[in-house]
Amino acid sequence: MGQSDTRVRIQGAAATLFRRHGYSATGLKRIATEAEAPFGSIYHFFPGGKQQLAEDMIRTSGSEYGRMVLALLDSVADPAESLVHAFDAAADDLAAADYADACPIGTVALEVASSNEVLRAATAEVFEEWVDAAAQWFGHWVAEPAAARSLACSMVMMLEGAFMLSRASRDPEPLRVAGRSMAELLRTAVTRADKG
Amino acid sequence: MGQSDTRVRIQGAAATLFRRHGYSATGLKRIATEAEAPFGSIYHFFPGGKQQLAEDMIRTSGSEYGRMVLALLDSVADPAESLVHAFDAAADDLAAADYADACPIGTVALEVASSNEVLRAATAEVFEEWVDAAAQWFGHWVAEPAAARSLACSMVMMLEGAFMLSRASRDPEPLRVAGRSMAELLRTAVTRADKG
DNA sequence: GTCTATACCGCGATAGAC
DNA sequence: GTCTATCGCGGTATAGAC
Repeated sequence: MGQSDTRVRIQGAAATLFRRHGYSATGLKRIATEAEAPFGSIYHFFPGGKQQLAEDMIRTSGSEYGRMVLALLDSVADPAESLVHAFDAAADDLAAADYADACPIGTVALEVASSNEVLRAATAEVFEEWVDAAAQWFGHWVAEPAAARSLACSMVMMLEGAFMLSRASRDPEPLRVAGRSMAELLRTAVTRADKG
Repeated sequence: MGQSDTRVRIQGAAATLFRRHGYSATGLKRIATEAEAPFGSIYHFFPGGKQQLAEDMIRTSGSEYGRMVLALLDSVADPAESLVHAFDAAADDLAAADYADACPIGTVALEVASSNEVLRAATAEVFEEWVDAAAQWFGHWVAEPAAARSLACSMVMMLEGAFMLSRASRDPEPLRVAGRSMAELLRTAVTRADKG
């Protein structure tokens, strides 16, 4: 049996709703409805209520999303081409989802940054996890650790900003531009290392 | 007299609260309290209620913020140095505001993207306004219009993403990294134009 | 026109029947 | 353990006194 079915459905519904509409706009009653679970089950499986549900989502979906992006980057040999490919894939996915499902934690991160210390810290840890993993990936082509980390940080920021503009304008173009800019930054860093 | 004092105070309180906590988490009662205005005055000056107040804020604060950033960019002669300086200034401001006051419309933009068409369109128009203005600025150094526009779009995305990471981690460093990456992108574009 | 009181609803959370 | 009924609160919005 392992994990309860109901628990998993609640987590899934919470992840979708928090991702699309954010923390404040998502009600526990709606989560229960979409999960086809009785309301009381939320507090049975998540005694900490809404905050616990959100923290669970931030860490779980956050780690999962990070692994997904890194796997996408590893799927193409040339790193600059890989960046373009990954951002183009994100653009296609976002458009296919009618601009609803972008970064799983981005909206929540901004909402809670100045009002909920527990959730703020959770988002910060996820972002750091992503930057660490991406810095390792960039490290394959950029020897200088500081340069690799800077590229990694820029990639995460560019992705989050591109999601914001693409969702707002209902246009995949910002995400495509972001991928090309990241490829450009990588090429510059590699060229510099060759010469320096 | 011109504009009513009360109306201006309501707009100011709304701008601050929407910026810090987003759309859903901001209540009209709290806006009235912080504006030191009677609750009924909100509906007197903004018959459209919360949505009208938010749309007004998005367009007003959005345009104002765009002009402010462009003025900051124009205050330093060398464009690459100017980008570094502007992002560093944003980093200092954000830290000084205890990581509360970043982009006036970023949080709201993500919240409403899939749930409120009027507000989504308003944020999209503001972002486009910013990209247009920034593209004109980059055009001073990059002749190719498509390249200037790509840089402009990347700058806005990088700024939004940097605000997200800096607020989440309560650390100005992401904003500083973003500025250096944008300077790098600009130098690459300028160099390319010189050679091509 | 300014402001207060209130209607009405949905929220997060809980108690307790089964 | 699963589920329902309800509590108290705060939300948006409005009606009407002054």
